[in-house]
Order: sequence, then structure tokens, then C-alpha cells
Amino acid sequence: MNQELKIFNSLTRKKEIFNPLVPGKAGMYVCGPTVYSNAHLGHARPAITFDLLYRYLLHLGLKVRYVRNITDVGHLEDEVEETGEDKISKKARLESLEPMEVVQKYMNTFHKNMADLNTLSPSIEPRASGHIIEQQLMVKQILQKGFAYESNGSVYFDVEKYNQQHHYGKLSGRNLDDILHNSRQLEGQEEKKNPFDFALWKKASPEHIMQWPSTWSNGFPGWHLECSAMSTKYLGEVFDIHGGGLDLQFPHHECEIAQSTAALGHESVRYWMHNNMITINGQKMARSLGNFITLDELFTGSHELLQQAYSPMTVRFFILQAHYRSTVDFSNEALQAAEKGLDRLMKAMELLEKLKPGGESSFKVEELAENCYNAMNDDLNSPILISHLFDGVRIINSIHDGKAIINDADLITLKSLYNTFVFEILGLRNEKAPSSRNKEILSEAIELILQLRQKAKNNKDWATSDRIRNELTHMGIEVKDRKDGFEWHLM
RNA sequence: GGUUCCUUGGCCGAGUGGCUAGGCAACGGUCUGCAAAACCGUGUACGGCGGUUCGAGUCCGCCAGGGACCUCCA
Repeated sequence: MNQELKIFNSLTRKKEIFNPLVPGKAGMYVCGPTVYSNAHLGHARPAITFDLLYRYLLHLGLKVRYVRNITDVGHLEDEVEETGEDKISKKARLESLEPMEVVQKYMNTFHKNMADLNTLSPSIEPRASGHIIEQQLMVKQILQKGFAYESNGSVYFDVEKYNQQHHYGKLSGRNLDDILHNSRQLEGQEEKKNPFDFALWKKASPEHIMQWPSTWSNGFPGWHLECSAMSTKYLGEVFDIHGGGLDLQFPHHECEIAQSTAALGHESVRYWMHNNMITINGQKMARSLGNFITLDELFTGSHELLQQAYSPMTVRFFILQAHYRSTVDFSNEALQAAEKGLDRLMKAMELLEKLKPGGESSFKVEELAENCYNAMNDDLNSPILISHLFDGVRIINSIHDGKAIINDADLITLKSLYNTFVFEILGLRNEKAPSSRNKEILSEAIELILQLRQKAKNNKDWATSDRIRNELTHMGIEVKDRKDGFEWHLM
């Protein structure tokens, strides 16, 4: 397998050929959630985007280390850092829980939702609270290099000084003057030299429930720092891919670049990747905007905007039908269309297993395979990949109907191709396949009933045969008559 | 206001300057006892106005509309 994968590097704004730092291996770091409430549809986007990347890199034969953090401390609620409360702390106070109870609770539901969406677990899932020492060491490094200053027990990154030697803002395409002239002037920033300076270490007020001792104060690390510290720890001073949502590009990722560069003397990330947002009525879906639908609500249909429940695979397929760098707008119509399209694909997957080879193939399997790889190699173009898979669906259905032919070798290739791309790379699952334990009993019972119906049909007893079909349809079993008998599916 | 991205047929959503993306919906046909499914076929789609070019949805300019970031957010 020798594919040339191109990915869009946000830093250069170009598609670049992916050449891993160490041949045969790849390191990727993706910004994970702050676990202070339930995961929503927006969280599914990066999870699925980078799951797709992870799966494809694995498929290409690379040994991948996939690191995704859990933010469980340091993420402030308010823009004014001096009075802003830690998100986890606030939730703990409101719910009368230990902060770590809050973390555990929402981390568990996040993991469950991610498993529902069939995303693979990262190789390492480090938590900020478990890496206080590493973060303190990085603060010390940055202080030693002269790019940070201490102020009233807190430590801030000196953006202006950093910018004299490096370009602060290169990732998001801005410069310090722009930032200075276009930032709101906020109250309560007396501790900072400049409003755009950001906290590396924050002194905690006495009532603050999460704090750790340090040489500067009893406090907690700044939000941006965990990613720099933990990516360095687990992937090294230089690593291949850093991913996250587009909304994190500034300031979060910009700060990461500054921190790592200041501490290490060079940049860490070779390819930056950003997924775009999911919108609802054209506006970003975000917790802070209050227009979000949680994944649990989506899966159960329990939200006023939802006309029905949407299965995890429907959600996954819906997201994969748009390119990861495009915004995708939520609507019931779009989800329902995705549901039906997925159903069509899955039925074809089932049919594929039953196809009978014979004669010379009336189409080119190799061409289909090449199209699929080309789509993935072009910056993970999953919508194009899916369109090619649907081309194949038409062929599979035609073979089944006897209107196309496939030879033995091509059939083996085709099966392997579909298993690889649909299940292994796109990470889809056939949710309607009955569990193996019940499958046999169910199948035999339905076969028996349908054979009785066949007998009625042969006797032109349409009343009986229609009644059986209608009752089965009502139960969720779809019956299709064919020239030579019948077929059935669970709906 | 600054930076930046987008505007594709009824809906969603791809499009590297010339060749049918694809899905959903709709309509017609084949098949069928009837259905369903499947297959075949059907759409003056590219926000507006200019320009470059033999040729533009695709490049350039202007205009209109919208989004994202600029404060926490996946």
C-alpha cells in the first residue's frame, strides 16, 4: 500500500503531502473536550474527523500514536480572567459535587457517546490535572527563556516580547497590531502588561476548589498550557499532526505555538488541521450560544427541534457526507436524507455478501478502488469517497438483479474494498444487523413464515399472502418478492 | 471595524478552467397478482454585474447577502 496522502495544513493554507517525521510512524494530537457538561453534536465533528484520519493512517500501515486530552482544570468561564471562574469548579459548586466528580461524570458520558459514534479510542488520553508537574516545568522553562513574567502570584506569557522574535498570530493570519487595535479593552487586567498576554499559571483565590502548590502561588495552570505540555510529553518536541476545531485556532492554538516555541526554541507541530463547525439555522452550534443539541438528545429524539431520533451511525454518516473543512448545517431534512442514504449503503453491504460470481465482469473494480483512494488522499474527501461507494452500490444491485456480471476474483476484491472503506475507514456499522445470538432463530422463523406465504401465493391466495406481508411490515420486517422467491430485511 | 471563509438545482452536499459528483425528494418507465425494493430515464444549478480566456461554477475586480474568528466554545 503506497498512497500519497495530501492534507490541508492550516499553517500554510495549502494541501501538502503528508510525510511523517519518522517513516512508518505518525503522531497526532487532538484537542479534546472540557468535561463540564454533556457532549453535543458539535463535539461529534472533530471526533469523527480525526477518527477518520486516524483510521486512514492506520489503514496505510502507519504506527500511529493518537493523543487526545481531557481538559479537567484551568478552563475559565469568563473572559475577564481575574474574575472568571473555572468551568469545572463552577459546575461543582452549582451541583454540590467534588470537581473530580463532575469530571468523571461528563468524561464517562463523553466516552459513551464517542463509542456510540464508533470512534476508536485514542492511544493516550491525558488529563490536565494529571500533568500539573509537567505544566509547571514548562512555565519554568518559559520564564527562564524570558518570555513570561510573574505578577502577584500568577505567571503570564509576554506576547509582545515573543512577537519581537517570532510571529504571534501566524496560524490565524493576524499580527499583534491587529490584535491590539481590535481587542476589547477589558476591566480587571491590572496584573498583565498587555491585554493579550495569557496566563500560564493562575493564583487561586482561597475559596477556589482546585489548586495546587507551586513556587509562585497555590493555583492552577492556564488552559492553553496543558496541550503544549502533554503533546511534548507524549509525542516529543516535534510531532506530525495537531488537530482541533476551527474555533480553537485563535487564541488557543496560537498560544500553544507561542508556548512551545518559547519553551523549546522551535515549533512543535508539522501539520495543523482544523475541522469546521456544525451550524444550526446558519449559526454555530455551541454551548455558549445555548443552541446546541446533545448527542444523547439526538440519539433519543428528545429535543424540541428534533422530529425523530437519529441513530449514531446516521449522525456519523451525516457528518462524513460533508467535507471536514466545510460548515455543515443541521436540519431534520438533512439527517433524514442521511438516514435513508446510509440504509441504502448498508443494504448493499448485505447484498454484496450474497452475490454470485459468473462470467466476465461488466465493470472495472480496480477503477472504483482507485477512485476511492484518490478521494481519501485528497485531504480526506469523504463526500467524494461516499459518492464513489454509491456508484458501486448501483453495480452491486445490478449484479444482484442479473443486469451486471462479476467474476470470482473481482467479487473478492469488491468485498474487500467495501469492507475496507465502509467499515474500516469510514468507521460505519450496520446497526440493523441482528446480534448473532438472535439472528439464527429470527431468520429461521421468518423464512418459515415466508415459505408458507409462498405457498399461499402459489395458490393465488392473495388475501393470506398480503396479510402475512402486511403484518411483517408492521413488525418492521420488509418483504420483497422476487421472480425466484423472496427476500426480507429488518427496517 | 479588523482578519478570513462562504453563496451550487425542491433540500443536503462535492466540484483540480473544457468530460453526468453523490444522497434525499419529485416525475416517467421496466419488473410484479398487487406492492415494496431494485434498475433505466427525466432538471435552462452554479448570488448579481463586469473582466481574463478559444472556453469559467472553477481565475480577477466590484456589488449584494451570510458565516467564522477577533471573549469561553469542538
